[in-house]
Amino acid sequence: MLNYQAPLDLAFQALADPTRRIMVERLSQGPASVSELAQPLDMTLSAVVQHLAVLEASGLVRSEKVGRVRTCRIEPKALHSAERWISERRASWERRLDRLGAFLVETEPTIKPRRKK
Amino acid sequence: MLNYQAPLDLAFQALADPTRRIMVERLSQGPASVSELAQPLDMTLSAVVQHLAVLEASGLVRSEKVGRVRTCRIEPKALHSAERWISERRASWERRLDRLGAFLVETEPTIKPRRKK
DNA sequence: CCAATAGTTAAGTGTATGCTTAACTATCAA
DNA sequence: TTGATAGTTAAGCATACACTTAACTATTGG
Repeated sequence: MLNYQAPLDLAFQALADPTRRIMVERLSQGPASVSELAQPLDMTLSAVVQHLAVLEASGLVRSEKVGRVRTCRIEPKALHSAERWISERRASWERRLDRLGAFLVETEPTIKPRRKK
Repeated sequence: MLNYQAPLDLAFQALADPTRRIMVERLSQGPASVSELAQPLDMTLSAVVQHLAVLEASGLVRSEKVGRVRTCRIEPKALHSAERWISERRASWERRLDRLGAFLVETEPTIKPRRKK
């Protein structure tokens, strides 16, 4: 596999970890400091900072430090492109099923059809 | 972290790999055999089978073998629950921004407002 | 029957991930 | 100025991941 990580790789990878989903969940309700993010999590601050780094690298989260506190917030764009990827797959799958359905209706217009002719 | 993998972990983890996304993309256009899935991929069949196992474990794909060919198809439910998780986060984030917007409008009804009173 | 096809399984390898501890830096408040 | 707060960074460790090769098992067309 290549070393270059496409945006979607990073976004889905980031969302694959339950700790990071909790962080995103928290941030979807509004900005938070690193310690606030860490508070419900049963791990060291250090680990949380590392998760945050993954979230930032994925583009899902942005943060800025003022004084000694770093304030984090979600970056909706990355979340949106992950969502879009999925919904596009769903769309193409649904289109296919529609065509299939249409074909079946056309071929066999009634349930238990009498043999034609 | 626990050893138990929540469904969302597995789904996002599965989607995090570009090879597996290609496979899902292919399957969203319709069922395919393992070799058909492997055809555009630059790796051994063995590796593809292993990716398929990940996709099946995540619930994103289902397959059945008849004769010597295994036919794979996507399982929309898992894809849908991943999509839903994201859209729910987005919803809560948008609600918050709406409230914030309303608050700002209420507090400061005009741009560059004249000082009240 | 037998060779080609389609897939499976096990073992090994290098790299990435999710943590921990520990030592460190900056900011704020008394 | 000093101690508490908030976060950062490096090193180490165990486990998980994405492959490969190689040996193997069915199925099927001729």
